Amino acid sequence: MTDLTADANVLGALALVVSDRTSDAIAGAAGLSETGAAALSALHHFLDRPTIDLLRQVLGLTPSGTVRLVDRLVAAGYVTRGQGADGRSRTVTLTADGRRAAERVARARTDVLGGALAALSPAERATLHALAGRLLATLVRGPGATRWVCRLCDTGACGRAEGLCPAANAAAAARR
Amino acid sequence: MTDLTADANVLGALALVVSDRTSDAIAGAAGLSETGAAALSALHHFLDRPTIDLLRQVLGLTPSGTVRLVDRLVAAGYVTRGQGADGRSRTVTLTADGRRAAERVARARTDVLGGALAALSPAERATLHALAGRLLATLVRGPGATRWVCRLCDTGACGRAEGLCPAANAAAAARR
DNA sequence: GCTTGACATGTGCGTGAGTCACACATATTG
DNA sequence: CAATATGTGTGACTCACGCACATGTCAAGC
Repeated sequence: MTDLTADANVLGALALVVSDRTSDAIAGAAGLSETGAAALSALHHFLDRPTIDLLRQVLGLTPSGTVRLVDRLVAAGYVTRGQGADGRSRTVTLTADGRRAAERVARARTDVLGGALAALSPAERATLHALAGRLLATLVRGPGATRWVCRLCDTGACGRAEGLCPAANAAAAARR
Repeated sequence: MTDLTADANVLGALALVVSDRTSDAIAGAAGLSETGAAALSALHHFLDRPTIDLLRQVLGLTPSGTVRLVDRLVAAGYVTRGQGADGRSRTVTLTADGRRAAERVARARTDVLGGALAALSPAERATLHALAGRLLATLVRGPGATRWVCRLCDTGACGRAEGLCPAANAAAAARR
């Protein structure tokens, strides 16, 4: 037995704390469940008036579960339903309140992540970034996968468009 | 704005996938919720016949929630209740079935983590280990904190006893 | 001794968030 | 046009918690 198990433990523990903390922070910031906060974040950062079904795919819920989630978001005043391009579909649109809540969510998330990363020097952060990106690429599922890896990301700042996002690149490679 | 946001996104996304996958894997392996699987793992790796209250602290639940969880574990045949040192307390003990389930949980977890780490060379893994450990140390809470960071770890293999576990070291430092 | 308070466990009851089965309207395709 | 697929929504349910509270137990003080 190599020390791979120790490496695995550290990676697993890190993922666990970071997720715990992020989840608590964003749920608190939005006054919603983690899923609700993730929905706000996705709507704010990269889903422009999507259909309920697209939101469903991003979050990895069932259709009915997504309908209930949207019900809650509407009740909270964070979102409105509009009619979609298709007569069957409906669009989900952030309200001004929803946008503010989404910004609180984003701030809460970067506070947690930035706070942790502050322990590293810029060079170390770059190293970590590269290694984490490599891991990420192996863990990204195919395009139809539920629960998008980047559902909480600020995709305006992650370099997705410039081909710098490992998850996006891996997904693009898998599509081919 | 530096690229700290991009670093944060990658870290956040990695934590998210790793947690998603681990959670699915261990819950599936145990036929229980993630919490239930975590309980089995903790009982197997480092909780020797703990009281319900200690299990509660590890998992970060309320007393009643923990009682219900133990009820479910008993119903599944994974655990038995015994009498504790104290007349008030009771002990939670893994059955043979529970031990087997806990081993499935551990295997499912290391499959996910090891599979991801296989993308890195041993040297890269060592680098990641070191950096992740530094991050972990900043995120560990005080000793009384709920939801232990290592609740899923195989503490027999993580070098905890030899002072190699960053979470344990940080906790020890905070205690002083 | 008894009393008071802290503590561990357990119970009744409620709730949030999700599922499944199903209904309905609309699209698409043969 | 008929058959089927798709998107959304509803009713009934489950599961995993939490809260308020009851019960039994230990510890300290007088």
